[in-house]
Amino acid sequence: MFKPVSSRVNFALLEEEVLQLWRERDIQRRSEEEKPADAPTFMLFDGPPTANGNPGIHHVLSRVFKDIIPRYKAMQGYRPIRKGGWDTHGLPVELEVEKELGITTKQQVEEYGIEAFNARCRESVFRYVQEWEALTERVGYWVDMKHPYVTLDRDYMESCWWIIKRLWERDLLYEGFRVTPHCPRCVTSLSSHEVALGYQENTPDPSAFVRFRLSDIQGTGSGGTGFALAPLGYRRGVWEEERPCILAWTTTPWTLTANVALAVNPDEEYALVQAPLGKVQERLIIAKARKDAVLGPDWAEICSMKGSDLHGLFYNPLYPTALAGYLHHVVPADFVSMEDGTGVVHIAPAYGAEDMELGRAYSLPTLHTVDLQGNLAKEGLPGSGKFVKEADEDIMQDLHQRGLLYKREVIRHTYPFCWRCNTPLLYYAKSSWYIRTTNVKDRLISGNQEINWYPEHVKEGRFGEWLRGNVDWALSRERYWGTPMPVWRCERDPQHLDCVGSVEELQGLRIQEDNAAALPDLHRPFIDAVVLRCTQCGGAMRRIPDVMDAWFDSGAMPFAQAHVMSDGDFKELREQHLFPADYICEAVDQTRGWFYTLHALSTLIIGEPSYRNVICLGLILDEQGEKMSKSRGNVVNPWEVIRAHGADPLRWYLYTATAPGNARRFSSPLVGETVRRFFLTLWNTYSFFVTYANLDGYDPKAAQAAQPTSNLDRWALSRLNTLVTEVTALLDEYNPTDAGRRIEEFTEEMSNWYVRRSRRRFWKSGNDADKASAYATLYQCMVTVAHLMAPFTPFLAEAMYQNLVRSVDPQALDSVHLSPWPKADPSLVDEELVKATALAIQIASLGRAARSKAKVKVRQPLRRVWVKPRTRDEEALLQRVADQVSDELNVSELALLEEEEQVLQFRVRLNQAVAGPRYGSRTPQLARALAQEDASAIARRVRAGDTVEIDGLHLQPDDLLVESQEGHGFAVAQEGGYLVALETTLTPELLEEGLARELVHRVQNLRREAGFDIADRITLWYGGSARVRQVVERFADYIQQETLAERLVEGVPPAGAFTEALTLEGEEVTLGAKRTGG
RNA sequence: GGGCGGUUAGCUCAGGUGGUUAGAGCGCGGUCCUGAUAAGACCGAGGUCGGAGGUUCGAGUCCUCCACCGCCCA
Repeated sequence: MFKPVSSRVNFALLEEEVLQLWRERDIQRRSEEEKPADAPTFMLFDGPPTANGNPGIHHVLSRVFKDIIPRYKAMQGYRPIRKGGWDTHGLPVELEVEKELGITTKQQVEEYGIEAFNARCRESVFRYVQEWEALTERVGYWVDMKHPYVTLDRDYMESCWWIIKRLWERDLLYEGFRVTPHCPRCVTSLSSHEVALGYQENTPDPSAFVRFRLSDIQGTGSGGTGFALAPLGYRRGVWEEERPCILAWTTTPWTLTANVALAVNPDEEYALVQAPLGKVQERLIIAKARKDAVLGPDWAEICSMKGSDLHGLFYNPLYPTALAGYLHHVVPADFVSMEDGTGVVHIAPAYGAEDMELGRAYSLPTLHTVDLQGNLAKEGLPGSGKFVKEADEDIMQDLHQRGLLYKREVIRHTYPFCWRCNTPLLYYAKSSWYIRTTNVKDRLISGNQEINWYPEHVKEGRFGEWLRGNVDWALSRERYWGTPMPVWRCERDPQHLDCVGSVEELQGLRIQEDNAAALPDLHRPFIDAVVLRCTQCGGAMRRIPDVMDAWFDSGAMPFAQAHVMSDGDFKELREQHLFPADYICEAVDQTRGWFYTLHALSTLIIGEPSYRNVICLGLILDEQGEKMSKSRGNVVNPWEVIRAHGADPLRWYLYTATAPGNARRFSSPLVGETVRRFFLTLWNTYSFFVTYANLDGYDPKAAQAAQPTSNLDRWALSRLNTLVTEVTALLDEYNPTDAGRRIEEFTEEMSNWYVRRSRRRFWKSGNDADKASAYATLYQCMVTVAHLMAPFTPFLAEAMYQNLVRSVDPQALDSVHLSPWPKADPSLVDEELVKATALAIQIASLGRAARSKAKVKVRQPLRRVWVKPRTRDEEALLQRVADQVSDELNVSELALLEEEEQVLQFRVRLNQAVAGPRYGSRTPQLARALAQEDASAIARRVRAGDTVEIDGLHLQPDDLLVESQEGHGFAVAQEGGYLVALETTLTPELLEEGLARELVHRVQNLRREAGFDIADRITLWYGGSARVRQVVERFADYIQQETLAERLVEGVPPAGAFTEALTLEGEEVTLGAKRTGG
């Protein structure tokens, strides 16, 4: 006996029971461990979230997509390894704590105390860990959360150090300058997020056009070509004409003090022009596209050249620099725009991100003239000692006096200000530590070729583009809560640096007077107190104060989660198949985050990718298509969805609603729709099976050998085995979406064709081979679908498995999740039958439409249905399933229609609009002649596209309008080349049969209203006209069988019987029913 | 400003390599069916396939440009 299954179900409650079962039987652990010793592993790398906030629906999205693949692989015999992790460091954590403390600056953090501050950070990152764990369990994500990797763990951080040391040894770590938005009042860099908070539109700034005179001596040094030298007038090593000036533009005059180069766009046209300067003429170089806007109307072009021709020209700096031997020159840069300015951009690498990048590309020096407080620090400059925005004026005055300022204006543009103190931000180059990822750029790109991306476009698109544009990874952060940079600098000589790769190494280098023994915590400020002995000069070394980018932590996860501290450790990891990952899955915003750091670090360290397959998810949007965010208040709480509909429906919706990579609009009612459309359909099929199987005492173990007897069963098994093949192939391709949709289609067909058509086979009394076959078929379908769904809907699949399999076979495996994945049996696949059944479904649908049109209800039997399929092949197919169609349509016979004229009447009219102009005055005569012709014959010719000869004229098909209508006594429906016609003539015999069916229907309603169980036997009383009585007697066997009436009694029902009086086709009828034996 | 993705019915989504009249589910109106089904069947209303050009005998599909939305980066 199966446990009875009500058609009413609460999935959320069902799931709680399954969770309990899993806990009791320890299924999750066993799904990993109960594998043969030689089982291949399936390694998931789980990208770590931060638990300092409540998990949202988007976290559920990635968690269920992470879950499904390892579950599937586990059923295929792999040993899944899935270790959870927590990301615990980083600026967002610090900002959260700053907010709690009501502070905003680094200075305040240090006043508060780094130790206390970091303690608060540490506390905050686990604040919601219980919520995360609870939700993870509740949505059925099987991951090891009992032994997670945590980026703040000492061992984890030590592995990060080990990685840094490896990079250090191979000269892949270096100190350089990085331009960051800097607030001179707070004396700190701002993150891009903070910068975004403080943009102000319409900010006035000076707009200065400055002359840079070309140097006296030119050459082809600096890698430049100087193609333009001769046209400019420099020939045979001397200027034969007046030296031209390059006209450059800036909105930050103070940065001119740090100028080291001028940039032109190599692909744009530039011109040497002659323009008036007082009473004389001067020669200027400017982009052609900017001449009119800058110079006004009064100029003459001397010659023109490409920007690339200017590359390498030397010019005189505006102010003397300490850069010995350096020659200021022109460099090409694609970013130079023709939208504003002169098409020549002055370059100060210290004070512009693009400048810095260009400087790196062309080995330009970084010149600092401004201190961190924003004051012009270098002596001897105009405005020295003043704040740069005030120094601007002094500099422009100075340039004006020296004849170097061409003109000045005021520009209004959008400029960033500090969101805390409203000070204008300066772009400022600071010392920063870099990882030389550009050294392995080619390998990053080729390694990417070895990774399977879903969706595929990410590989060459977003991710590929990012790799091709690779720049060195700026690793250090001037912050507090993070893995400290393990680099120490000598106090005697700042060139003396040392990098530490482990705690052991660290302890060995500590100087004696630094007597703090153990280091339980590697975080700041404790690590800052550690002083090392310089191996080069014996001096004291102090750690550089920076911490690492938290992305480094997460990217180090393949190594750090196993505390890899040596090549041997890593080799072991690989031998245990814990590296690389078979699968990772995150949302698309991680392409330049975790996807990259994971890829970059493993490529740097071992020269190979660390993951093989990636599903890159799209973002979840709200109902309005807007991004979900706390500030918008449109975040959907996953618990509410789960409570309302269940975790499996939520999972199923997320898998099947749209392809994983697409952005998706989400709302709870959509999950409810999934429940109704799919879950209840499946559940009721299951419930139907269990109900009748229990009534009949069906025992799947005893009935194993049953062979499918009917086409219906063979069809179902064919579809089932095809389904197994398809779902397997799709999951192998990391495509749960289409796999799920196939299961939906199958379920729909099972419910609305197989079960509907088979109802009577289960319902009929007695047990015969056909019934056994039906049970065996439906049972197999249910059990197999439960297995196929296990990775998708682990709870529902488990509930079905426990009841369908475990309850009748105590020897069966404890859980569907410990079971092997189904294998398809190709010998059961019958493509022809599947096509035939699809045809039957189509024809039945048309037949129902015809009945509906004729207003003849399905209960009323009809004599015959005529069917015209599209091809001869389909006629043959239709023969195989004719009985199903006729039964479904409640007709005695299905016949093939040869000619449509049999069931349709054609009328042919002259198309006056076309024929009129064509035949002129002969038209009326033509119309009369047409009426005399055989309409069917003409219609046939017209529909075949042939001409028709009437009255001596050859009419074109478009001269004629063909109309058809149903022939008398037929109801016709047509679609897609199919035609179905029902004979609607009702004979007395058919009417009587219809009446009998109607009576059965009424009795069934009576039974239901009386609350009888579906298996209850009854005595049935009836009364009415002579015709009613006659029908009952004639169809007594049929009525008794259908209504489970053991006796039919004419007359008034006794007291206690359930009765109903009704009028059927104008005849009074009374019915009464009573349970027998009760 | 650059890169990537998206835009198909009121809503959520399908629409290999161009090919007859662009589909499904939900929702809406109507009719019917029902002793598995909180379901189902049938009919109907609802589409400038984001816009404009182009290639082609033929474009939702290919190309170009534009608009809007989202993400990432400046």
